[in-house]
Amino acid sequence: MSEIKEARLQKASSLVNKGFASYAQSFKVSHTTSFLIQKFDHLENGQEEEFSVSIAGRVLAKRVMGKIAFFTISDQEGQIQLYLDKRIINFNLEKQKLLSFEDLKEIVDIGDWIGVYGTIKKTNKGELSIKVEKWEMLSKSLQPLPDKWHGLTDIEKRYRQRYLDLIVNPHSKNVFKTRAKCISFIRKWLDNRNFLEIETPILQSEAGGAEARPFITHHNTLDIPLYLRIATELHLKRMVVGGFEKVYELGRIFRNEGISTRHNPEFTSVEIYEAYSDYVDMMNLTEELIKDIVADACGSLTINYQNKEIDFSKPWSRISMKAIVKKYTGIDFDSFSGDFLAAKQAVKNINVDCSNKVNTMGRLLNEVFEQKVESKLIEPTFIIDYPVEISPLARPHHDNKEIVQRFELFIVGRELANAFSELIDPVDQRERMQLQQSLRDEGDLEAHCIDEDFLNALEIGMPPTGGLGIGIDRLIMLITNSASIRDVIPFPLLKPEITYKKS
RNA sequence: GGGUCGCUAGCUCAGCGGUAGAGCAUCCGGCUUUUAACCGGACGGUCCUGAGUUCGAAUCUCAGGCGACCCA
Repeated sequence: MSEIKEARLQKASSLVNKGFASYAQSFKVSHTTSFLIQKFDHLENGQEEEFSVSIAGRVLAKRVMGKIAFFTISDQEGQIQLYLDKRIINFNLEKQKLLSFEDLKEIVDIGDWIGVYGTIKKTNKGELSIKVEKWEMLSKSLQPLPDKWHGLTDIEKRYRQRYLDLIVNPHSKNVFKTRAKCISFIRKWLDNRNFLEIETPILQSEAGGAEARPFITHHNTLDIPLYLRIATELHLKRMVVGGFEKVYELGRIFRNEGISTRHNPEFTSVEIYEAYSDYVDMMNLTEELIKDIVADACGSLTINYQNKEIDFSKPWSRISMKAIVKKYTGIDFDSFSGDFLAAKQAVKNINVDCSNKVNTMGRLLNEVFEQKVESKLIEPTFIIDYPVEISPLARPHHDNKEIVQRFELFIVGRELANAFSELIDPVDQRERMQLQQSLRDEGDLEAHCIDEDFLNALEIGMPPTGGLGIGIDRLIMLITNSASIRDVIPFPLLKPEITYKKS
């Protein structure tokens, strides 16, 4: 491998010795490969077209056969073949200072970036090609690319050296194109409905708005600890207090928790707040938004995810947590009439493990839901009416203070969205935060803490508001049929490599 | 945190107690319509690390590292 690098450095310097650059300044590209394929794919085999183009890209394959050669190059949009004929390329060598056909064979390696000038030709075998008249080296690659046929299958290497993955695995490239399009689609969708995107702080002196442990960092001149945000909720609500009626933020959230195929410590969410609406309005918005995203990205409302058919088109079912738990486990939480021990015994009988934290009826219900129901919710399903004790920022129902106006959306057994009618009563909110703070004082590191400034904002006055959060990465997983969240995050968090191999 | 599997050439993999292998890539030679081009030759290794068993370990045992998947 160091011999390969040595050989390639030699080739680079031989270019320089001949008076050419091995790392070009720039190159004027006239067309993309996809444009040419679209425009000229109809040509007959052997047919040529006097259409001048300059194309640049990375060399992916070399097929040299004496006085003629075929290279495949790729640009961002796709690939195209180069038809390289010695007689054509060497024709003007005397008059102009140009790189020869022999240079092309000897100096260009797979992985190099080159630029070519030529015309259009469909070969006898029917491959649309650029009939090259002259060429330039744009950037000399010093390292070999992975096997062109098998690609790069080492999952760790694909994540650590994403650039290699993108070069040799076209599917991976498509995932990130789709991701970018979806994110842009969401912003446009919201902007068209007069939502304003607000950038709230990532560095916070108290991280609030969700049940999660934050990352901690330090500000040098203030000499204080700071936390990376775990949600955008509390600041977006402050904006609503300030008079912005429709706001959102699409951005990165950081939670100091484990890593799995569904969790990355930094992930992307969009939180949306709309004044004068409630959780039912947000449910409608969620359904409409996600249907539009799926239709735009997949061209259909029925998609295949990991060999499961998912139909987004039917109206999504809406069912309360109690009802769905009863449906899947037979346990009717209304039948216990407040007898927690009886409920706990019933739950134990169906093998639900409960930690000490599960010490109220609502938490018990949620535990059963998470362990026995969640994974079975394949088709899009809104679970509504959450227990108040696990929803400290949500408005209670008028007729039942134990239950809040909240929903979570589940698809293929995963939570995809979370929303509620926001709690705007400052007195109630203070009590809930005090309760959370006491849990925190007892050692629950994920419990919320009291945010006095947020409470102050509520006392100033917040209109009734519906709030929603959608996990973008999980949504992209669905849309791109990706099994792991790391397949949709360009650079997922990995353990640092202990032995850094210098090559 | 627990379990299962994996780690061998730049890439993809075989070898599973007896000289370290193949295909692709690389280098040399041949070739004017190939497309995983082809043909001939050459180069390429801390077999993840460490300890042990053995006359002999990539292979067996133990410990560790890293990763993947499943479970909590």
